[in-house]
Amino acid sequence: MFALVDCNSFYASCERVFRPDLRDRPVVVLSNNDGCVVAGSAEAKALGIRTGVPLFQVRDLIRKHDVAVFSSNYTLYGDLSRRVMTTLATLAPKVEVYSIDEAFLDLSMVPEAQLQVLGEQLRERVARWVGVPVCVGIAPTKTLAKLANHYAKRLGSGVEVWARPEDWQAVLGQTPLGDIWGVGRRLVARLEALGIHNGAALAALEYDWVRRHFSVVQARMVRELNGEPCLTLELQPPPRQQIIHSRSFGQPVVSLPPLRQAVNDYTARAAEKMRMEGQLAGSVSVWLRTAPMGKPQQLWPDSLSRDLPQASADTRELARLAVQLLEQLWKPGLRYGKVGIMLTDLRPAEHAQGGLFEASKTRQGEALMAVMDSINRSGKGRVWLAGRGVKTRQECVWSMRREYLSPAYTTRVSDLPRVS
DNA sequence: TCTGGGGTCCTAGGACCC
DNA sequence: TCTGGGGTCCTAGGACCC
Repeated sequence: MFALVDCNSFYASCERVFRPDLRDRPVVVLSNNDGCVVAGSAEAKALGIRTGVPLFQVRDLIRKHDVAVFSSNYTLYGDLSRRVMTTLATLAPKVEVYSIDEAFLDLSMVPEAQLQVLGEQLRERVARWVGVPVCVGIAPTKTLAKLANHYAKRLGSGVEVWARPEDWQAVLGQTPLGDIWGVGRRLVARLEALGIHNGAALAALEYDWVRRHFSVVQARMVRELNGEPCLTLELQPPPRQQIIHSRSFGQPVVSLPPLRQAVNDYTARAAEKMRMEGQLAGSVSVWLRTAPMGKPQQLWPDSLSRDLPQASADTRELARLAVQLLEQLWKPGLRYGKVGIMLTDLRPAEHAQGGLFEASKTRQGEALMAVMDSINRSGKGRVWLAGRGVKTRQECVWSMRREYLSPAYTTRVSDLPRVS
């Protein structure tokens, strides 16, 4: 048996943890750059504010109903997510962290009669220890556990246990295709065209037929809907294959120097993340997008990539290459809205192939990066490459809009909430 | 006028190998 | 006149997830 634990309106719930005055007020959280709504509390959804809608389209609703608005505060959400996951592990030690707000748990050792009680314990403990509401779906496959969770949320029961086929069979008949994990927009259209309109019809399909007409992924899903597990708990996430860092700018950027700084900054962030995971990159890509969206002023190319002579995790080498690519992409007079960098062809550092003449240089670079990382993690200050410029993020012309940012309640001493 | 930022997996087809 | 069988690697495109 698997449990899928999913936090309710996670980002909005995080904003409420240290703001009990918001308990009954609608809350929405915006994307980076305050562009669109990425999360809304139940009250906000009831007002018709959908996830993904641009902010300017719901301004009136927000004003009229006194909706509390927040910029994304990933520092806060990431920290609360970690707390949720460690809390879950106190009741079910095998946890697969599936996303920032979801985890699969292995409940194979739990007797059927105790599943319901355990589900309720999970909810209560996370609510008490972290302050975030969660729902729990329990079933013999991950796909069914996902769906059970969906119903736990929708019915308001909080916990749904599907231990036997009769528990889910009736429900599948009422389930729209798009509610099933792994069925997106395109698949809904293709299935509908074939006369398949709900979860029960999907589950009734023959494995081989699905395998032939769709792919092995959908064929497995059909088996999972019948209670036959094809997916297992992944306790150790496989090493990442690529690291992307990209941001929209708060305002369009025309000149090259600020773009160089942004590319330096993004590359440094991505490289730091890569080093934390013990990997090297073999290749770097950069792309540029003009602003505003949907009005392409730039034709081709808008992205470039190049292999490194030797795989590296040295910010200096990666940033130098990324800036070269940027300079090839940039055209005078265009207004740019976004730049992104991607590190690909990642491989474990211990498998690194040494260059014939580069050994000592590489070792020096590694030592330098290690020192930089340890200073930056010490909490006492930061060091960076001069190419990034000396302004703080907020002062840069390329920085993103974050008009409604909440404090870093749990990760910055000066932002600790006061209790009176 | 104003619209995010990450990721993964699968398949088909082409090129090439023995 | 007759013309095999078994592979790998790469890329583009399509699909999905949060």
